[in-house]
Amino acid sequence: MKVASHPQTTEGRILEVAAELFDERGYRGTTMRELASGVGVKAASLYNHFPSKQAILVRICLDGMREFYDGVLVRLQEIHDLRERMRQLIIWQVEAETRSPYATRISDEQLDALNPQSRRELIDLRDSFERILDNLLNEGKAQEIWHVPHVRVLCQGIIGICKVNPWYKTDGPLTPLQIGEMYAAFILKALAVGDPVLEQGSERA
Amino acid sequence: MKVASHPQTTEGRILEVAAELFDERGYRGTTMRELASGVGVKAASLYNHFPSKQAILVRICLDGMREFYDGVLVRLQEIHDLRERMRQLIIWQVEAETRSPYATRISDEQLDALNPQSRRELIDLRDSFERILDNLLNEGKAQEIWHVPHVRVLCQGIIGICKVNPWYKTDGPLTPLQIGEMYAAFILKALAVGDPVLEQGSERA
DNA sequence: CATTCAAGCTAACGGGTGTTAGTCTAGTAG
DNA sequence: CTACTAGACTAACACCCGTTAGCTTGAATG
Repeated sequence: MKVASHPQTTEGRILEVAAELFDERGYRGTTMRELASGVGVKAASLYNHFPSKQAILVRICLDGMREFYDGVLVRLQEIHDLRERMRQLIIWQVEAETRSPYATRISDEQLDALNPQSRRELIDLRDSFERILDNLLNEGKAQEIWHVPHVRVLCQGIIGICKVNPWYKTDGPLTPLQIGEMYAAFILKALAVGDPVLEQGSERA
Repeated sequence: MKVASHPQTTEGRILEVAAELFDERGYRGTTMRELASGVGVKAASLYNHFPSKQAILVRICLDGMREFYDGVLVRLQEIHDLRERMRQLIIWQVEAETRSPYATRISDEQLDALNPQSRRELIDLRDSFERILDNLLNEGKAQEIWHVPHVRVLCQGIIGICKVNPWYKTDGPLTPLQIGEMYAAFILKALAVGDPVLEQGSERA
């Protein structure tokens, strides 16, 4: 649940607690007094560290999203096999969801609580990530190793699978890595150009 | 976006507008004055139709969820082929998402805004639906027509794909039915017990 | 025509919200 | 030892929220 891993400073604790509360009760459902109480401080003291409630949201969302996106780039560099790239992409998404859900799952509710500039930056980052996935699907389609009826819709479907935060529990039977591997295998099998007999499809080229 | 399709009465319009606003801005992010304005009425007049803001949320969530769940039962009765049952289940989910997103997608934020009784009923309905999907997966596993490494996690993944509301646009290139069919084909292919060579899996029985 | 009542309205209340002003204190630099 | 400052605190402000009380109106009923 941590975001920037500065749990020793007060600023770090604020970000940590805020990320958790925003995730549980929503941005508007969390009051500065609750947040302060969670940090072990009075509400007014929060303003020694952040100029506004919205600024806290911005920090959490943007830091989380940047960390997520940079991590993708690092993770994918030097991997050239398309299947392995897809596998890593999926695992990374699931792991990010269980670490800092604010990264990949920006609800509309949070989006319109942001100022226009931050919102734009956030959307751009998200789009950049989706473009990576789109490109991957397009390449696999071009090389005819994957069956991709509609890139955009499939991209959204894959992202949808990876949003495990609403139901994931830390004490569950599977680790995030195991879940990610399972989904990766599932998706890769669905994508694979296989026995045409199996494709009793409802798509027409 | 409509919920109970009584758009002629004021009560119906309130439900209609509220469902849309709650979906866009969240329950707490929507004020009674905004809602009233959307209906074309003053805030106090809403209380001629509902005793409280929460009562409106309850109506929308429970009605939507009951309609969704009853629809599943109707849709699946008399279909006995497992693959076709799964297909219908997925299509129905996608269509429900584009019709009244409050049915299948109850966020935690909305859940803890409900009174305990309604929350319980809502969770029970959701669990009942998930049990249908679980059972379906279990049957397919038992009959050895599907490869199901972990029922619960796979169930959540399938549900995740179907949550199309955050990105679905009415003027998009595909209809909800087309999207549902695509996802159904995708999932059925991933589930199918196929060529073992393709299953370069990371699961160990 | 008189009565009733559903359903709109205005005005306001009590409480909670994000935020600010100003104060106090403990640790640090010179 | 003194001066300074970061960072906590108390008190309060201005505003917005859900909700209520009480009034008005216009259509339906007898």
